[in-house]
Amino acid sequence: MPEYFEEKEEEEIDRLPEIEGEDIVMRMAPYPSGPLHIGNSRMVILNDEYVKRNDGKLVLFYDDTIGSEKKKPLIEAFDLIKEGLEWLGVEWHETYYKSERMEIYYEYGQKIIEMGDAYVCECSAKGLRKNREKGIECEHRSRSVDENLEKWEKMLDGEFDEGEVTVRLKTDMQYPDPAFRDRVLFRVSNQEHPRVGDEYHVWPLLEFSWAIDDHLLGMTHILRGKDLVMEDKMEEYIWDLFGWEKCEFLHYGMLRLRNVRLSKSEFQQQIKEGKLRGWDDPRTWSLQSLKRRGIQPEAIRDFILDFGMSKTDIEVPASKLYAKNREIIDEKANRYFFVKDPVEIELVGDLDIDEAEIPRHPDFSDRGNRKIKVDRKLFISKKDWNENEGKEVRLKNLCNIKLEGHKGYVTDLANKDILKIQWLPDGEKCSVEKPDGSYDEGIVETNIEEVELNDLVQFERYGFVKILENSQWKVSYGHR
RNA sequence: GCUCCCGUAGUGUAGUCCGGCCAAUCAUUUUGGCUUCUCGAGCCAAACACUCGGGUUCAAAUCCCGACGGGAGCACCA
Repeated sequence: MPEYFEEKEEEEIDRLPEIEGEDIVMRMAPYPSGPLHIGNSRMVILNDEYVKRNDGKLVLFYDDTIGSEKKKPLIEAFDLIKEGLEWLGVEWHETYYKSERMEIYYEYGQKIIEMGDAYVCECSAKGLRKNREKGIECEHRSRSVDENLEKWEKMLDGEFDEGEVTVRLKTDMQYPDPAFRDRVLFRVSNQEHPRVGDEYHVWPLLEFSWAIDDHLLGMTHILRGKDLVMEDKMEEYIWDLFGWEKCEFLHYGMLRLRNVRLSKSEFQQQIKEGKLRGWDDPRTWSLQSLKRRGIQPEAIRDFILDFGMSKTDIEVPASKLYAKNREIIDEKANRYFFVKDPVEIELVGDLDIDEAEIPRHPDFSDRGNRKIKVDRKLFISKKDWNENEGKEVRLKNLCNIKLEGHKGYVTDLANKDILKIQWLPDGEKCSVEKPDGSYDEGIVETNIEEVELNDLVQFERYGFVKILENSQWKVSYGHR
């Protein structure tokens, strides 16, 4: 094989602002409710990229607190996430689980209560919200430290039910930003956790667990989306309370794919209901599904890095990702004829060719030719047939015909500048899995047998596909 | 409603911190042309932008003020 892997470097590297400091430590914190998808890949790739450029350390920290009714951690997700990271070429040095560090959170929770900076609150969720909106302090706020500690012990002993009680940070109920008024630090949950079962009833919320862990693990830089900017303030507030050193925050804006809605909890549900085939269903946009479609991890990295670190919210069409992928795979993918929804036509007139020879790749003659047998009866796609009634078209690499009904009158052999269509005398049945979950059916030339499982090929005038099964041919569609 | 963030071509992005070299970068997109027996790829060319209004200044995409537009947070989710 020739050297496809030339340096593609360019200069786009400069889209990321430099970061300061030595011995950089960063972390990525996926919530394990499903595999990483294209949206999550931004967080992951930016972290990886920064760490690699600065020769730092990257921590994988499963953010597997108990979540909510709607958003549950999923046991398979831990491995799916890892698999996705490895595929993307992300390198990390240590792995942690929130669920294994509960005692640490309790310890600091106790401390913060002892310091008088947090209190046990027995407001209902509704009441809490209302007070927060109006800036009203509830009666629990003024409890003594001893009383708080007593309640805290009871919480840990499981004497409260879900929703009955929380531990709240004592910031200021008049704080101008209502989002920052006495946020909840711990709450009660009796749900079963996929890793630690029902061992704990009291769970920290992310702002608290992060404030503790980011300090304990010595994070120097924290990268997060704009949706989590408030966590900066929360963490800093808590660090100040403990007198800890602060670290640097970096933010990026929200990224959306046009016409794509990504929700792992919804996908989780749809998979359960059988509406999606599984976590590699193309509609989930999971890394697994993109791999299945023949999207290259390098393409995803390029795609993400193109956006840099801007705080602007962006909405990009998926075609941008496909453009990146095409750049990489066009030269790798050999060409084959695929006839979708075959329609039979009969060739009429002089034609004395038994076999057509067509290069495997138009740009690489060293890959040789493939041969397709010629018959009087040929199949062309229904679409080409419909659209060219009465017109002259060229059967690519064979001859020109005038289409009339189910007959093709051979006009001549010269390579004319007219529409060239794919044709086949017969072929292997082939089913194409489309990104929207539907399937295209058709036939593919028998030469396809020379390719290996998981190879990427291009079906001419149709698109790039990846070979999923090669006994009964099944492929998945990547893009045009 | 309150708090915060953002606003450069169709879509993204560089430049904004440290005003002049920005009649504004690059990619993608679109349109032409060339090439190729794919509506793919390649090559060449063209098209298209500093949200608006004030101010500061010899000079503003860059600084200040205001308006408008978009987004996020205000969950006992992450």
